[in-house]
Amino acid sequence: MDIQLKRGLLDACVLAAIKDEDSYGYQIIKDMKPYLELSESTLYTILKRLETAGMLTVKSVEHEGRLRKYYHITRQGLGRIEEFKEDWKEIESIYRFITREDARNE
Amino acid sequence: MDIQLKRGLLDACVLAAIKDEDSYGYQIIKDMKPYLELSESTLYTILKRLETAGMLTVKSVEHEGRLRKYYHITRQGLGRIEEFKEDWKEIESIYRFITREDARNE
DNA sequence: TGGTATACATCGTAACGCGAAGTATATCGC
DNA sequence: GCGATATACTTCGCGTTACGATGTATACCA
Repeated sequence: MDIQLKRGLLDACVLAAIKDEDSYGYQIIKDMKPYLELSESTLYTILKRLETAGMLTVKSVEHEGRLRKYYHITRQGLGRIEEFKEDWKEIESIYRFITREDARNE
Repeated sequence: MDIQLKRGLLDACVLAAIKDEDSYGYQIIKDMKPYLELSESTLYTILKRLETAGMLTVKSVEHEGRLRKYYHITRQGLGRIEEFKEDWKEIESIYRFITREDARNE
């Protein structure tokens, strides 16, 4: 898929991946894979950005000797998803503009 | 609208604006305005990029003493729009992932 | 004469995705 | 026992891109 197109979906998609249940990096990538593939470097950059923006909180948990960072969505993060839904209406209108048939033949 | 979301639509949208009839910068901005607003600097950057990529061709025409650059879509440009349509299927699937109801309550 | 519309161009900046490389542990096949 | 693979997170640098600011130039209207 076109990278530019992907960009606009990434933040909302990551937030959606943790919205029902706290999750961690590796798991998020696996959950998103059927819909949208992203590299680790991309995900961790996004998670850091969303944390800074107050969209999620982080909690480190010991798991089999290793550190695991669990991400929890905040009210702001849920709001971000709602914003995406609002934007979606505009996107659909743009989609119709792009895919419309030749206006001269209508 | 979210800038990142806009990014993925811009190229296809500009191509769609000239696909039925050759057009020029100022006119393209006006045609797109109801759907997607963009600044002149952004549009001319995009047009230059699409030209380099072979998606459109340019023809300078004298108009009331001033130079006007008409843009004409190529077969490649039309192909780019078709690609967008293909990507759209994936985007819809991602949209459903983002807006799905809590899986634990289903 | 000043404001607005038309029309295109260039520069610098900041945001962002991502490949590459690194660190570290656990598990599994040979 | 040892290499491969999976898990898990981090950092760096690069290239692409949208856009504000600014500039140039003409036409028209009040």
